[in-house]
Amino acid sequence: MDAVFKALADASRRDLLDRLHADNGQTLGQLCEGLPDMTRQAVSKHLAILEEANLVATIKRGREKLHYLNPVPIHEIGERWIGKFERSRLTALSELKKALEQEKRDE
Amino acid sequence: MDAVFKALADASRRDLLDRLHADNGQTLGQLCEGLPDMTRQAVSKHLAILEEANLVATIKRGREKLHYLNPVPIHEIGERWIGKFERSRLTALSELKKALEQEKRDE
DNA sequence: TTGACAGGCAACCAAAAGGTTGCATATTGT
DNA sequence: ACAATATGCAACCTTTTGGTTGCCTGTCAA
Repeated sequence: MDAVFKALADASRRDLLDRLHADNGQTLGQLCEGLPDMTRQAVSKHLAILEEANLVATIKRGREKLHYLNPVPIHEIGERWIGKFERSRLTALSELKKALEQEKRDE
Repeated sequence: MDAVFKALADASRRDLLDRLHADNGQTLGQLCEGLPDMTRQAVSKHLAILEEANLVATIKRGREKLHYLNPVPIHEIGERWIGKFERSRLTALSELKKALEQEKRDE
């Protein structure tokens, strides 16, 4: 879970996921074309991190490696982490508002 | 948005959010008690990062500073980022399965 | 008013992250 | 077979990150 959050912390990696979301099963070379300001090795490292976090699954087809998005860990973030805060979204806001008003009153 | 993902990348910071979720409006000192393996300044830095990312709002009350969880940015992650991948969760999995089977056939 | 308490600021440090270059390996098409 | 293609590996460098220590500021309470 920590690996997933860490993997999502980088904008380039989120971009790679977006790119795979738009067109799944791309090779390293194809993905590099979308990120012209980075060397192939840098992209490769990012993909390795995404793979490590289980956000990307790969298949070797001959000399190329196809990258597939695995949305399950992201889904789990939504389930286990966001849901919990979601539930208290409005509650927390109204509490915050109440606390702020309390502050005003105390001045 | 990038700041939110970066802020969520650290386990200690996620822990702080959990702690505020359990008991909102805590002071720096109170939050430090829950993280005995870290100095007050380290915790303070983490809280500053969370505040920068708008995940925590603070109110100064006398000499102490109360920290309130702001779940809105997390909710936005769910809306703008997870929703998109959520929609394709099963689809992507079945496509991955299909691709894997295709690989088998090509061997 | 003077300690004690809550927190802020700045310099510094080690480790991790992001990136590069250079070379090696495996596969494919001719 | 061989040149081109697709990727992997490793060393290295710079910046960011997470953390520390030391000191300063503001506030409360006796």
